[in-house]
Amino acid sequence: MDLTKNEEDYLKALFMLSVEAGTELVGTNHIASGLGLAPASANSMLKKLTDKTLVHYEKHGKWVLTDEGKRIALQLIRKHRLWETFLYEKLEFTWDEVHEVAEQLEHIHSKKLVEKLDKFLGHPEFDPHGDPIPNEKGKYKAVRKLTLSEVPPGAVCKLIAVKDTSAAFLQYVSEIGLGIRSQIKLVDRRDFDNSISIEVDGRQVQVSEKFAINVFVVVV
Amino acid sequence: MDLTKNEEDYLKALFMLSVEAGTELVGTNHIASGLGLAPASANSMLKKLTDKTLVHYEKHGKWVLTDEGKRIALQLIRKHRLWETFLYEKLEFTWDEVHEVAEQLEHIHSKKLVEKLDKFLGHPEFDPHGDPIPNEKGKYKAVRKLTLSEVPPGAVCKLIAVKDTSAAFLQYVSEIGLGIRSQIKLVDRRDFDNSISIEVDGRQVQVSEKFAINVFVVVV
DNA sequence: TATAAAAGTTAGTTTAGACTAACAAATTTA
DNA sequence: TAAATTTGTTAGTCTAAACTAACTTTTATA
Repeated sequence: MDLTKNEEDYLKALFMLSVEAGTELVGTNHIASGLGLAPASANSMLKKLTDKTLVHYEKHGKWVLTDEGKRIALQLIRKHRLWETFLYEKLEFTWDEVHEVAEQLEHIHSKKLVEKLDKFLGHPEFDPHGDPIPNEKGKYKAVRKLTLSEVPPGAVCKLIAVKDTSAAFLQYVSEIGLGIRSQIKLVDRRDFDNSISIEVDGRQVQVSEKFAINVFVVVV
Repeated sequence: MDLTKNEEDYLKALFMLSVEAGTELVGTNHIASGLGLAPASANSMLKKLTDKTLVHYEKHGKWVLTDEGKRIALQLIRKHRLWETFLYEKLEFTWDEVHEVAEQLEHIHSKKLVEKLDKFLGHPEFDPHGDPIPNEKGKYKAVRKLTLSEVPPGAVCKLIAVKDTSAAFLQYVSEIGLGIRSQIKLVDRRDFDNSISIEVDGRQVQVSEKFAINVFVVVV
């Protein structure tokens, strides 16, 4: 009953594209270009997945995941994000290196491996890009990822990722005393240049708007 | 230039079978049955690998790995054994569960992943089965794996694996205070029943021959 | 609403890597 | 050494999953 790597890729793409598009229904060409394949290839694979009741056909070339298809897609996303977290936190990979390897690792079939890895990492809720990690049931925190520049004064938030992953920026971030999961309190914003004052570990720091735009947080 | 999973499996099988057989030359049928495939399948794949100069044909259906083929096979074995070590030591897998998952993980392509994993594990020299882990260059400790029952009195050795992996046996092993990499000094052997006295952490313990046969060690 | 453009489908081909069946060459044994 | 047995090869078929080219259907626009 195990799916091939290719079948899994289609289910995951269908899930991601429908989230992105904000609709359950995704067209053949859309899926094909999402995977970098010809529409004809997507069409025949989707028909095959329809036979396996993982996908449902919905007139005029639109496709939807069935509950089972969605469940599998979420498990793939779970595995992908857990592996990214592992690579980042345990093996010293950088933010931009994790995706490519996780793309391979997500196709390893072993229920035990996933659960043990999750436990080993301390049941993380977000990956190094700040995206939520679904649990065994496929449930995840639907947080709206904000940039630090969008946080209102007075709010307390937590750093979950950065947009700019250049060595220079990461260096600056850590000099300020910030790291993944750091608590940040937004003290004040100056209207003049949108620069902000933040409180980190009791210390107060000034950062530019450009800096704030490159830091992803969730309000806690 | 990356090989497929199938191509990699053939190279690894060829390496393992030739070590096992004690000769570089391995026959078509031998490889086929090692992989559980029909001889015709092996024949055509080996021809393909010959074109890629990873395998060399040697009259009457005998095949040998080229230097490059051997290098790749050793890297696969390195990856396999590092992953086994990871699963065993970090994710609480048991001795008998690691192989199947490592069989998948060994095909992940990422040089960085292997080297970081090796570092994370502290550059282990043996996997949980007591088999040596080749280094980046493919070199490994060619130790003769002994059972505790073969160690001469006076010798000091190190536990590297157990043969019997039943819960009952593992329980007994840990009750005695033994674990992977434990130091064991062989104090004495009684001719009567081949039971032995060993010294573990300064304490002296008596174990039966049956016990000693199920413990793999290397003399240090 | 007719037509152009976009989107989707069908048919036929290709490649990787299995398979079976038939055949050829080596090796063993009587 | 001839026959029997084992071992290896060739030829042709099958499936997964891609491709291109041609065709059809739907949607958008003049």
